[in-house]
Amino acid sequence: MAVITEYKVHDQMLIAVDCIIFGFDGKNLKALLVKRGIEPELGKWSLMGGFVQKDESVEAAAFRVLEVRTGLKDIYLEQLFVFGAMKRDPGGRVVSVAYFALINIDDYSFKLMREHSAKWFDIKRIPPVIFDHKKMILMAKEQLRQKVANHPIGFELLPEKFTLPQLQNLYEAIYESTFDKRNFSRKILSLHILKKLDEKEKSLSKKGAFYYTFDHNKYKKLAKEGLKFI
Amino acid sequence: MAVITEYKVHDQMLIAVDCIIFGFDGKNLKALLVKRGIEPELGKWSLMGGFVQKDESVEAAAFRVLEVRTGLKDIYLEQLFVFGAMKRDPGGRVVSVAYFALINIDDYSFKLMREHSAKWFDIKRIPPVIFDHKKMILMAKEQLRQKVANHPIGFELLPEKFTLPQLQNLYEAIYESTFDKRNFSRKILSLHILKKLDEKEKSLSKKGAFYYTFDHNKYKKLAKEGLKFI
DNA sequence: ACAAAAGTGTTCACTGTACACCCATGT
DNA sequence: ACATGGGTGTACAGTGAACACTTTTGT
Repeated sequence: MAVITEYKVHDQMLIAVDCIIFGFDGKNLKALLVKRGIEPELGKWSLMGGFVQKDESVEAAAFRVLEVRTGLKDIYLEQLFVFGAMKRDPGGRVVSVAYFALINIDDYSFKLMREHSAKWFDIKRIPPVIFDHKKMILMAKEQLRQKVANHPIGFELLPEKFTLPQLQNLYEAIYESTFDKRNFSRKILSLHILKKLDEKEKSLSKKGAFYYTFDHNKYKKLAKEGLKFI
Repeated sequence: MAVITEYKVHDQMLIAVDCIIFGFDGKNLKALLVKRGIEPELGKWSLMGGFVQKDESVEAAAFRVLEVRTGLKDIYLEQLFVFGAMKRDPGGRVVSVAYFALINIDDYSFKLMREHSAKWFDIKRIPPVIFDHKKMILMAKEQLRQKVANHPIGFELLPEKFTLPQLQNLYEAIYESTFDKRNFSRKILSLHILKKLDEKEKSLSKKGAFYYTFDHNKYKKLAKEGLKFI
């Protein structure tokens, strides 16, 4: 506290983080929302968020919020934007740093979901949310589209093993659009970052579809040159 | 203050803005740095920055800093990233929101430059700077490259009237690379967002090069479909 | 046998890139 | 006349998009 007095003293402002958490159920892209537990706007739907503590970095705060609320560590997290409008939070002057996270929906336990009154919402059917969270969600959606076109982060939303039709469904959900499966598989496979397994997923079709895994090592080698996924 | 007590009270943290200001002198891409006027690190080179006040939005703070330091209003400003590491500023816990700005280098007066001990540095020869400002500058450079490929913001760095060779020089400076002038002019002109004037710039060559201006109206009409500049 | 999803090639248009010469003018 | 930078066209390769039929197997 002694050091900080070298700067002019300012009124209290709080720094918060809010996380847009994306999941994919095999068919639709989802965002995880919680029923807000504090005033103002108690009981309304909200992004998962919390205040940055003095002894943690802003990014660490985002990871902490995610871990406490979902039990998940080591998940994909990316800074999105700072929302710094003066009256965005009627409860006080709060500047919020929005992050978006990608998780494998199966890793998120129903137990925690109940405990935190959390719920997955189809990205196309987001209910009314507090403050400027709607803007955050829209921005995250857009950023996800941008990012996923050139970076191998879509895999974060899928199980370790996945099929090409599953991967295509994911991309179609993200872009709210459809792709030709011949062109799609050719393009994805030509990147040489997927490893085909000798095993088929059989529950979704009679013929069954081969499983693939994302090959992190191959990707790292190729990444420097820049890949185009879509 | 009454309202804010609804939130748990936190230790003091300050929110700052830092601006990476780009300019173009016809040949090289430049960034504007200032000799820092306060402790710590007084006298070292630094980005232009300042603290966010309680009665202004974060973005407004960035505009304020720019106006006070450069005298310029209505300039292109874009949020870059939040730097929120715990010990980034040894003077206290300061979370900084970095912005990058594009200005026409001729609009920046030498008078203000002296008053603020500011100086333009070639982007390829940035001197040692305080804190994490080096990272901010590198990130801004990268973001500028990304953005300028798909958005008509390069023109912000040029005078109202400019020639195709000048525009090409700008892109070459940004990408630290060279382009074929036939391909470059064909691509740019095919966007139909430049208006050719009946006037030539004569000081840089004997033949003279035609001036162009950016046609904001035409651009707006085309923008929705998405343009590729490079 | 048939329904349902998986898998697989070819053609065509377009876009990006490589490349070289003439033009206008000030000295 | 010549030196300097401005302006222009063509050919080729690579990429993206459209498009339909066969395969497998559970019922």
